[in-house]
This record gives sequence, structure tokens and C-alpha cells, in this order.
Amino acid sequence: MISSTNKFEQLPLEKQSRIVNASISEFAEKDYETASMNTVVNQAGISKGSLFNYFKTKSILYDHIYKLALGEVKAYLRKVRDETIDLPFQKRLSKIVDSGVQFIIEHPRLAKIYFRLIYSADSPNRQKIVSELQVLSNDYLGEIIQDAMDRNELDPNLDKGQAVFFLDSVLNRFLKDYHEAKSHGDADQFNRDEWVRGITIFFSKGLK
Amino acid sequence: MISSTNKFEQLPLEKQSRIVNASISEFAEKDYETASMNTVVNQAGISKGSLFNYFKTKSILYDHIYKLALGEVKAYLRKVRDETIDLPFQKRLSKIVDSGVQFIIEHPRLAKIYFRLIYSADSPNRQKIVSELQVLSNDYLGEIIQDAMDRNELDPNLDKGQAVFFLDSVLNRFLKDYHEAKSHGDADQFNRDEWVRGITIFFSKGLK
DNA sequence: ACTTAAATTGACCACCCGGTCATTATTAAA
DNA sequence: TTTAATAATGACCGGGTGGTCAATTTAAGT
Repeated sequence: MISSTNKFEQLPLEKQSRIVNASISEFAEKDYETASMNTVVNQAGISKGSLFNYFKTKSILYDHIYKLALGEVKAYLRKVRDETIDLPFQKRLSKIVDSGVQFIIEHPRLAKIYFRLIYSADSPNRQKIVSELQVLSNDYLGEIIQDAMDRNELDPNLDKGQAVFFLDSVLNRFLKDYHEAKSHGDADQFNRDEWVRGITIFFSKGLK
Repeated sequence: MISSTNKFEQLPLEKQSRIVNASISEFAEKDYETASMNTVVNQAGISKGSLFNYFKTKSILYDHIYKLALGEVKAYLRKVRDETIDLPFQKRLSKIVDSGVQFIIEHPRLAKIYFRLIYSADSPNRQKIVSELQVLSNDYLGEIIQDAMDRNELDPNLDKGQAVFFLDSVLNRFLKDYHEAKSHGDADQFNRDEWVRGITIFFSKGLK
């Protein structure tokens, strides 16, 4: 046996998805320590022994789920990056924000897991995961900023690392607030277009 | 009896501080659900019954501690605001960042509780607390931005709410990253002055 | 010194946790 | 149809939790 999720992957797909679904719900609702394997097995309609047979430990199950969530996020980002490769920086930025909002709407539970992972979260291997994410975001936003610098849309003397940091701060915070407002039912205070416009203008001209 | 912490407040100060200290350590190290009252009583050197006599529940103790942490943060902010009231926006901003860094260095455990509270955290009354913080930050940064607008240091047509949001995003994220890097021992990668300069320039001119 | 009131203690409770494993049910091979 | 191998089950384990309360120690009043 090569992979430790081998047993799980050889299960009938319907059963797999029941388990994945239950796990996503639980890890979205509670943080790692508080999430309960009992809840997962009950919601998935399988026995405890089985779950621990498919995933040897809670932390391995969590690993499987968060990688899944992260995979979806990455796919979304890749898609919007590739689709906007010819657009000017401002337009590109606004598309990125847009697709982030769309992701939250389409995958609210995965978004919850993602934000839980980034902000706080006492997940296992936290520091490793977070630094991986740092690299990911650095590459992603770094590429977009570099493109814009090459086209003279941004100051070519920019400190790229700092620029990425600013972008990342504002984008993530905006999406997190949007996500939270949405899950509290008062997302209507967000005029999406207005915010997207405000953000792109801010990055172009600052507050002066 | 008026306040539910009355019993606690009438304790000898030395005992109070032992308890507060132990609680701060525990709530800094673990999140609310995972923090243990047993650990607190052991570290404080009192009996379990006593602690539950002073604070009827875990959530009431947590309330006491986080309010204390928040009070310290507020005092710091007030101080730097008042001390910089005559300085230009850029200078003011850099002082704010500076004092944030200083707070983290002087009160690492309180900083941890603060960040735990802001980012994620399944503390009791979370939504209420977070929206209180929103208001607080809005007032605080709003005032500073308004001052700068009045002096024509910032565009007087700025959307103040958005401007506050951008400031808040970047400042909080910077301090959080700094705090995390510091508690992982690799804070030296932060050239403080360079970052402060970068941040103020960014807010002035954007990335163009 | 005696009594009474208040403060302190820690054994104890019910509950939940992640994880195990002997037993049972299901499938495949003969 | 019998046997062998595999998969699924859930009672059970040790350990930790927030919280309680009868019993004991400490302090105060007379």
C-alpha cells in the first residue's frame, strides 16, 4: 500500500462523497480541536471503526479535507489568472475580487475552511501550511504584479514583495469580511462593484 | 452584589494577579474551547472550587481577560493618537505602526489574545465582540484620516469608510505577520523602518 | 476561648473525546 | 455449499472537560 488514503479511495464513490461531505461540514463548523469524529461518522452514516480504518487519525482526515479545499481554491485562482492574462491590471484585479466573491457564494463551506486555515486555526502542521500558502500567494500575486510592471501599468521600481503584501492584505481581508457578513446574513451592505472600484483605485493612486 | 466579578475584585491583589496571569497565559496559548480551567487553577496555585467561585463560568473568566487585553490595546492606541495629534499623516502612520510593534514586544501574550480574537476564534459572543472592534477601529482610524483630509494631506473626496478599511487591513495584517514571525523566532526578516516607509508611501501614492 | 460566618478545598459527577479491537456481516474462491 | 478472506461494526478504554458541593480551614465577633 502506497498512500494512506488508499483504502478510502477504493471505496464506492457514493460512500466517499458522503464521508467527504460530512467532514467538510464538521471542519467548516468547528475548528480542528473541537471538530468531532463522532459527528462525522454519524452524519456520514458509517461506523467509527470504518472511518478510522479509512483515515488512521483525525489529523490525516483533516489533511485530506484541507488539501481538497485548497485544491478548489487554487483551481479558481488559476482559472481567473489565465482568463485575464491579456487584461490591464485594474481590470484584472477586479476580476480576481469578483471570482473570490463567486467562490465564497458557490463553496461557502470550503471558504470557511480556507479562512479558518489562514486566520488563526490550531490545525496540525499549521506553520508549515501557512508558509506554503505564503509562497503560493507570493507566486500568484507576484506574477500578476510583475506582468503589470512589465507593461508599465505599475511603477517598475516597486518593491515587489511589499506590493504583493499590500495586495494580499487587502484582498484577503475584503473576502474574509464579505464571507463573514454573508454568513451572518447582512451581505447586502457590500456594494460589490463599488468596492471593487475602490480597491483598484486605491492600488493605483493611494489615498492622496 | 452588583458585578459578577465582585468576589474576585475583593481578593488580595497578589492573588488576583496570580489568577489573571495564569488565565492570560492559558488563553494566549490555546483558543477558547481548548483552554483548560484545570491548567489555570494549577498555574495560579488555587483550587478549582475557588476559581469557579470568583468566576461562575469559563466564559465569564474569558470575558474578564479579553476585556483586560482590549483595554491595554485601547490605552496604547489612545496614547499614540494623542501624542501624534500635531504630526503630518505619514509621520503619524509610522508612529502608529511603531507603537503596534512595541506593544507586541512588551505584551506578547495580550497580543496573542487580541489576534486570536480578531482572526477566527470561536470565543463566546464572537460576533458581538468583532462588531464592537469594527466600530472601535472605525472611530480610531476614521479620526486620523479625517484629520489628514482636513489638512489636505489626503484627497478630501475620499470614501472615508473605504480608506479606513484599507488602513485597517494593511496595519492589522502587518502586525499579525510581525507577531507570528516573532513568536516563531524569525522576526529579523522584518526590517521595521523599511516596512514602515513602504506602508506610508503605499498609502500616499499607491503602486503606480 | 467560644461561636458563627465566610472562604477554600479537591474528590466527584456526567459527558465527550480520539482511538481500538473482538465480534459480526459480507463477499470471493473452492 | 462450504471455506477463507475482507470489510464493517459499536461497545469499550483511558483520559480530559466544565462544573458542583459536602467537608474543612480560616477569619471575625463577642
